[in-house]
Amino acid sequence: MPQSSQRSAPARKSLKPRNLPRAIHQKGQETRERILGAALKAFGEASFLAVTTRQVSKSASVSLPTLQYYFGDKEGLYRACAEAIVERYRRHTKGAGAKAAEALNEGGSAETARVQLKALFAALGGFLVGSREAGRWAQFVARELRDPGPAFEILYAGLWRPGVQITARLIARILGIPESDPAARIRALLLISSLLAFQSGRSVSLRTMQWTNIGPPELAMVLSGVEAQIDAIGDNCA
Amino acid sequence: MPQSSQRSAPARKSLKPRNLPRAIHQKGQETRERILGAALKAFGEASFLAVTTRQVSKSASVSLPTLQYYFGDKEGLYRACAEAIVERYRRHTKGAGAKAAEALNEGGSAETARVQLKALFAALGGFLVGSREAGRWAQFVARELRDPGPAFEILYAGLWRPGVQITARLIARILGIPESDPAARIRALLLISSLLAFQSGRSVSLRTMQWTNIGPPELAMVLSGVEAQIDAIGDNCA
DNA sequence: ATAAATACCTATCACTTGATAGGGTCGTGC
DNA sequence: GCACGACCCTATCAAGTGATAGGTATTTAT
Repeated sequence: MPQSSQRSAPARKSLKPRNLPRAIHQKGQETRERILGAALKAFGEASFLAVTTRQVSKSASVSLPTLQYYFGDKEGLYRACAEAIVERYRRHTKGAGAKAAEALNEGGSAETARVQLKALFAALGGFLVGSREAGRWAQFVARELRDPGPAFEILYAGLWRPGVQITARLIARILGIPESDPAARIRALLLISSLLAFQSGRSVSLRTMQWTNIGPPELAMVLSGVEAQIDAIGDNCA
Repeated sequence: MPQSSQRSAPARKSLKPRNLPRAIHQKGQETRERILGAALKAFGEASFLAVTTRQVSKSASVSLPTLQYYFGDKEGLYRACAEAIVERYRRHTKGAGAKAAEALNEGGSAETARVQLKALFAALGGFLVGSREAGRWAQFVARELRDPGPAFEILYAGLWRPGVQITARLIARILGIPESDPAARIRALLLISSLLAFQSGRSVSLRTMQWTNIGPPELAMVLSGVEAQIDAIGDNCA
């Protein structure tokens, strides 16, 4: 195993782009997506190193070399998963994100921003507990952002940065400080990580709360706490 | 590689306790501690799977079988690291934790609890950024609690549970609700995870804030945000 | 029809991993 | 001084890993 990921890359993987097959025929597309689905499931449940290509290939009911055929190598498959997650995440948060951005650009009040922020986090939370798949994607993202690997850039640029960005802008509006103020980004990070703790630190959270699952009712309790935190921003005593 | 960790254990490792050498002579103790130190460093920087026993042995300037001699196997070494972390963490937080517990048992007011809570988090934060080692330990713990492995139970029982416990009790006192109320635990989790995000999600945080390190000045900014959250608990408009 | 590209397989390679076998050295108690 | 156990080494093993070689079938274009 050339390890090549995790820890310092030895020689940057050589220059072998190797144009991958485009999955022209319908059967090829189906196979490709079956592999991607199996990989998303596997990489959602365990780390890059812990998942073996044989597992994925078996789970997708294809032979091992088929993975290399469609994705080049294990890292390529992993990156493809990250891109798929980014794409699906975008589809799900486009609505709330656009509304928030719109309100910001129209110069809404602090209270408007607060409402948008709550809506944004409710949408995010709903997405996270909405399906078993989404929960796995969150694990994938959290794992990769904690210990940067082959997909870090994709996930950071594709969903972490824009998520922090819009959150920080809303917070800055609430606080009445310029968007460039680091304090806004700090508050944004604190807020985001507290919500995400329940999904990305799932096992500890379940155990601490003595829950068996994080579903809508549990999410409601968490969101209640998060909203209290949002209300606290700007120290409003309305 | 029998993988034996990560994912469902195949047959529970057989019943081979194999009493380890007690490191009787001084030279043996020194070697054992040199290995433990190298392992703490390695496992702090990368995951259980990513770290190889050869790396550790080389870093400790001993041969590979010496690891097995002192710790049985890789998992044993890993667990020994977890126990060492728990022990050192206890030593460092004994003070603030005891004071908080004392205040609680003496039936202090909500404001007293709030002060204690702030002191507790300041102590925790100070410990985390106090040394490079502590930062690595935090990574170790965060990684293990996210993806439970061979040391989960040790870390959960040794530092996560007591940490949440005391935090939740203080919050319950502030809110004037019984300690058994789940809301207190939820708020505790939200609070803890937001502080920890800056250490366990170090790479994203650094990048988001455009910091190059998390030292005392950065910690001060973070703690300022956390204290604002603590002030918000109980919605006081003093 | 048939050449060519696509799709996918079996068998195997090259390498790394954690762990053991088995022996050598050195200090310590008797 | 000498036996015994603590200590730690070199050499090797068995298993599992990602990846490739090289072929066969299937589909499409002409």
